[in-house]
Amino acid sequence: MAGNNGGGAVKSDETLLAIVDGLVALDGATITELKEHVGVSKSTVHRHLTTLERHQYVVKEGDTYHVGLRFLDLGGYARDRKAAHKIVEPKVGELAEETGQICQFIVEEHSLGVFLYREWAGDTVRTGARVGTRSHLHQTAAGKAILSQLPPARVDEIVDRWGLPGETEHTITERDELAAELETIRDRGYSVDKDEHTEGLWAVGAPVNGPDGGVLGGLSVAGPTHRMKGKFEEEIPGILLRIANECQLDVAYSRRL
Amino acid sequence: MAGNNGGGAVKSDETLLAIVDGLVALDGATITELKEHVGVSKSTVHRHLTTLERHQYVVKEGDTYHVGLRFLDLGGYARDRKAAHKIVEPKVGELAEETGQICQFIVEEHSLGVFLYREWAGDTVRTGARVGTRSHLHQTAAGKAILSQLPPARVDEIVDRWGLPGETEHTITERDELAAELETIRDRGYSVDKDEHTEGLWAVGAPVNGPDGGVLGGLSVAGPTHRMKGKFEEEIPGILLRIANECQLDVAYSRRL
DNA sequence: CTGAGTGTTCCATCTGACGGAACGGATAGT
DNA sequence: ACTATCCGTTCCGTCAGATGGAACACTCAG
Repeated sequence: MAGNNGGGAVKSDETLLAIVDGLVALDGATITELKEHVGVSKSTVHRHLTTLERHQYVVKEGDTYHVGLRFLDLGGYARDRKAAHKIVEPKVGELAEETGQICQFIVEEHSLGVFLYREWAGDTVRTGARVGTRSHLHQTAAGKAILSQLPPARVDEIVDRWGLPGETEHTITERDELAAELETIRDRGYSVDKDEHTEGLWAVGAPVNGPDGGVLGGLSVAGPTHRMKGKFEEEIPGILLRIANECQLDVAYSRRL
Repeated sequence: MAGNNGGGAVKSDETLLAIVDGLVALDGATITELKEHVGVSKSTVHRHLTTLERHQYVVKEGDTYHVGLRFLDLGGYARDRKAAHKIVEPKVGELAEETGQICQFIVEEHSLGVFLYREWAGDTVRTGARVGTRSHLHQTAAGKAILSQLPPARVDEIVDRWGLPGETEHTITERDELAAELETIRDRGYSVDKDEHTEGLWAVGAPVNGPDGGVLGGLSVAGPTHRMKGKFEEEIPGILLRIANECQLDVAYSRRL
């Protein structure tokens, strides 16, 4: 029988991925630890890890296994796959320099937001989630900017898939509240996030639209509340919208070559 | 029988990885294309892709499948796993600013060099291989710097595994030539690469040693021949060695906390 | 309207993934 | 120094389940 784990999936693959998951969750692990985590026999874990190591997806340090840098290679490929992304990259740097805040570029994948680029102003402490991290679109400024450009049916799909989980007390958790917010964003041209993702962090976001109508991703400028006060209403949105627009023009131009 | 594809590996996993490989090699592919590339039946490819997509390792765009950004997430994790790497990151930026050239930080994994960070001086065109890319250690300045710090037995192992393939006419391809070069590097403190990896590109490299004796990785400064002339003998190596040393101190200091 | 491409689903076969037990190697406790 | 107890590793018989092929659905072009 075709193994009823999810309907037409390869069970060996699932244990493989569960092992990789385990390596991250346990921050490196031995075979015995993984055996517990995944719920299979020692020999099975060993066999999968051997396969992964042989293909350089996993590194063995003593008896501890770790996620290997092969993933970085593939991840870099995935990030740069779309030419548009590479065009936006330097713009994130410009944005950071001009605003003096933390700036990010996010795209949608599997109905989630994924950080592609992040840049800090010169002296800012470089902290926070790393590139590749996923977040719910409705919880961030850039994510809401992306949502505002999608057809309502698509937004519904996304909400159906992941719901509207709250992260802080200020996160939007109701469908109609979200719809109203997206309407506001479309009118105003940019999105705003006050403590909706992280308490004490405010952000402004703007969509980057592609030449063919679809939305490429979202740019955002974020900073601690006290640093954003004042600049929040005029200065930052102004710069942000200008750079977002430059991105669109650059992409449209490069497409024409 | 335990499937004799390589001795104690999971065959399903191997086809899974072959499919991922195919997605990169073909720069996105349909099921039929992958079937050819991997050499299995259509339904098998479909089943594996379904599994991968469900776990967000793969994205489906119409009928074409692509490598997903999940890899970027794991790759970022793998890169930042060692605290030392994060300490070196900003130093690469400093190095780029001070030298006005392209700067890289490379570590060794599976006996190959992997780019972890790369930074350009402000106005330089941002081009070249992306982060995560692998290269043979003997072909680059940073790679040779790493090799120079490894015990000879380890160097032999590495050469046994990958050989000494030539990339340009100037690449070192003989074992004893390499040994002599590494000796020179140890004496001088830094390594030099003139057209050994890419024709027209010169580079200087230095090892970054960890507090416990092992080598963490290699820093390098690279630029087109005409921009490196003159600065090559004194100025660049001076800055490079100073920054490499600062890295070691920072790592040693942070370890003590 | 039809034919040649797709992706997708289903099913019987027999491969090969699996767990358990036995082995080897290292480390700690006495 | 000896032994007990952890590891990882190897081996092997069994049956779950991965596989390929055929049938189905769908789209596009002629």
